[in-house]
Amino acid sequence: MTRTHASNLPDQTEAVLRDFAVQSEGKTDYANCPVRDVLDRGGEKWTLLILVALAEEPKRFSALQRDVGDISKRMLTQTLRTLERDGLVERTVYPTKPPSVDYRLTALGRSALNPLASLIGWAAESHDEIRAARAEYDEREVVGAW
Amino acid sequence: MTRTHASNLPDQTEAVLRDFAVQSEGKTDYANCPVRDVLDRGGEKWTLLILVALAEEPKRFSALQRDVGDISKRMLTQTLRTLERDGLVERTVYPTKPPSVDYRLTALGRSALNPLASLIGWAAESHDEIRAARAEYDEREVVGAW
DNA sequence: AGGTATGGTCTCTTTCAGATACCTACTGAT
DNA sequence: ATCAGTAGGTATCTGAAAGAGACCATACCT
Repeated sequence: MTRTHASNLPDQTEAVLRDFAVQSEGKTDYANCPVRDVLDRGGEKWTLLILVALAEEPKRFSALQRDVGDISKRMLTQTLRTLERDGLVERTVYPTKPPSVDYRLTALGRSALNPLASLIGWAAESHDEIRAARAEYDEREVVGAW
Repeated sequence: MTRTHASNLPDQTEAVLRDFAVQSEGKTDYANCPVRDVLDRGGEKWTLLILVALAEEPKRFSALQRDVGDISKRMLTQTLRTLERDGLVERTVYPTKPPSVDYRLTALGRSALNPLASLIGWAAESHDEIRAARAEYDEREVVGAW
């Protein structure tokens, strides 16, 4: 496997990408691709926001819904179930009346915060540049249509 | 803003999460949330795979389709357009007959590889643990249903 | 009696991803 | 000369999934 053409990348990044490429090589066996298996869930959109919301402290269902903002109960329940099933989040029911439930990150869930923060950091840094690129692209396309 | 309860996190991770939390605080104005603006695209699933495929070298449309595996032309076109619009990928048409087109990462696109590699690395490391958690969860649920 | 809060589930509608067929223009093999 | 194949897509259709909103049982407060 050759070095990427983007040779200003850190060696560690290179290595991860290389491994991933090798593993994907010519396979149709995507069921065993860890990356796809882990990240392919439709819930991705809310997953990130929920994990970040829980990073600060354990939260109850309704607190989560407030913090995430515009998520519906249905999607919140569904995403939390997936996260619980994947072992990233722990659900605890307290036998009060009415019962209260809280959600907290497991050790595995906490370990996900590092890569997620890395992604969030990149998005925040790049946001202006991306918006500029979009504006330019749209300009070109609109002009091109005339 | 208090420290997260997961205090074994690197300071940098803490800082990014804290900023994100502060920024999201009580807002309904999600149009200006960089993270959501950048990551909310449905294309996320294919986006990652395409960026990784292009990390190695610029590729033509059909080469990309082969490398990514089971993506349809429609989704490939669509995802590439989004990436082009966002300034992560550059599309070049060569006036051959028939015309050939290649796609390559821009500097901005290359800068995304670091956080993506971090995410891929985490997914690869955690895959076994996640699968184990799923198996256990499913076991419990099936038993619980009886 | 009416309103609040808890943590959801159920149903309905709209949106979107994915599969398939098709297109123009060219090249090479039969 | 013609049939197949390549290249880079677009147009159309359908099944799955996301989102909106009503509903539920229970208990507290007024």
